[in-house]
Amino acid sequence: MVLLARGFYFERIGLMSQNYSSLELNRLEKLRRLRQRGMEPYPTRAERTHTSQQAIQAFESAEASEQSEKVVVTLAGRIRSMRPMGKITFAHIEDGAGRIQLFLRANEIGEEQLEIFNREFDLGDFIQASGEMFRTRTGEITLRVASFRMLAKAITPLPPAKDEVVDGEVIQHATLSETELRYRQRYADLAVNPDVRRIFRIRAATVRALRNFLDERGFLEVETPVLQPIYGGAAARPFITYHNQLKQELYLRISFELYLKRLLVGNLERVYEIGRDFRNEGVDRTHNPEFTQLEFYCAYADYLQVMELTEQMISYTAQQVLGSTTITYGGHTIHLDPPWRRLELRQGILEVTGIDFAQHPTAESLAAAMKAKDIPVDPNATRGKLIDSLLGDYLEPTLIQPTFIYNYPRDISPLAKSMPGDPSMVERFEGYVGGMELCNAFTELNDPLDQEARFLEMGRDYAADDEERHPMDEDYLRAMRYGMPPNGGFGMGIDRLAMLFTDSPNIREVILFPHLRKEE
RNA sequence: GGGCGUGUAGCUCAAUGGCAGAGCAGUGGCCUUUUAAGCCAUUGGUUGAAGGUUCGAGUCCUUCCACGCUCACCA
Repeated sequence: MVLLARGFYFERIGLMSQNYSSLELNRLEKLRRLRQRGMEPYPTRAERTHTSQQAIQAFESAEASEQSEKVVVTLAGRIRSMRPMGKITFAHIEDGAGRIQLFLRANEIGEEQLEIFNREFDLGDFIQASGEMFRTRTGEITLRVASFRMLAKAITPLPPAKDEVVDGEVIQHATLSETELRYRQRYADLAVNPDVRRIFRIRAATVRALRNFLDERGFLEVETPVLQPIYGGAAARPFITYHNQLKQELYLRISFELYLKRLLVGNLERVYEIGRDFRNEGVDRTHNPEFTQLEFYCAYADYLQVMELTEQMISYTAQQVLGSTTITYGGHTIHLDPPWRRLELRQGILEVTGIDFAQHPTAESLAAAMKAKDIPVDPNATRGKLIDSLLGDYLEPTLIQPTFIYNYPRDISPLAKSMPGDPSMVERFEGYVGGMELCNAFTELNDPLDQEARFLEMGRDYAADDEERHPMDEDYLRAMRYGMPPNGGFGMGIDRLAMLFTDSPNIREVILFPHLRKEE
């Protein structure tokens, strides 16, 4: 039966090989009948005079004016429910603004038209309908359909086929919940899960608010290369690609830092970039191979001023996007208003582990102290890496309320300026919210001779095959030798901020098309 | 990469080693103010893939695939 039908369609419409389900074959048959009955299932143009919300508002104001003027509209949207009841049919369509009910009656549009609607139209189809607005017996503002047509027939049914709207809230009685399907077919996820659409509206508003904040303070938005001959600015393994004509290996950037700071050499005092970084590393709930980063650099600022700017920027953004500086994340109520708690890294680690790393000036000594407390130690780690692991394993999970951890060891911060009086430490902070690292900033190193020494240190301390080893960037040093103003720099993962603002436990929830293994 | 878990109809889920099922959607019918419409009837399956144990496997075993959680890794 199915084979016969399939063969019929290959012949009839020239379909390419495709395993249509029986539900899809049903709809293909409806599509054929529509054409036969003179209704094009994929017309070139659509008309619309009102969105669903505009139509409802227009009707409400007409009602209020007591002149009972007719409100005639043409709506367009996607069928989300159908209730045929003999000679009448109720349906809801959904557009970008919301949902609205349609009412079709045989003695107004004719029995044949009603039959076409009931028989050939399905949930998920995009349609257009015109008529006059009215209020049903139960009070719902509804379009009395005088004419309608198909705008785009849906062959594949949308996943959860049933839900209702109560007081404007969509209540789903069946939900597309399988994570893999939701990510692989994000279009279907978006089409049926309003909460998912909301996440990406919040994400877009977040980026807009960050831009506003920086633009208002005289920052210039710039774009720097994604394809770079030398990667740098972070400790991460890069993606490698190749330019055929130049016969040259190129790296997808792992940060914007070195290019943005070159711009400070060029007298651009305040710059920022919002764009994509790529890191060829593990994927987990807070890491995606490509992610969106905000970096800014501000001449004549130090890390303490950047700290103040950061807490202002995040609370401003929350206020703009969510209308509040109090958010809920993972069951925690988090207050983003400034000032944020400030905790020196040394003090923080001392509090959670009892280890004062200032008492252990060498990796060997610190490793011994950690072993004494049964903390696992990577034998090849530098002192800085050991401190960083204590931070990540013991301190980070405790930092639910916004906290700036500041003053970091020099050897894991090759681009940050040393602290006056303590050459083993640098002026650097990281912002933590919800137990998650959100941002990273420092007083930028602008001494070309010190910078060169740092690159050389990285070369010594990291094994030659360590892909996090920071490569020497001669052009960056050349730029710095022209003179780079003292400046404070800042980097933040936009995806993580979007996670906080949408209470999403997984970074994939805030990325439209997250990376998954290829199918099959 | 390791550990744990999941994978059954379009969707959400059942099924002690013993006939693969339900709700929704779909299809046919009744129904002129419904809204998870209702009522009657009905279609739909390579149980993620391959192999094995067994009289008999959705269920037990092995391998593989995908996803989730977690650990490792990861500024």
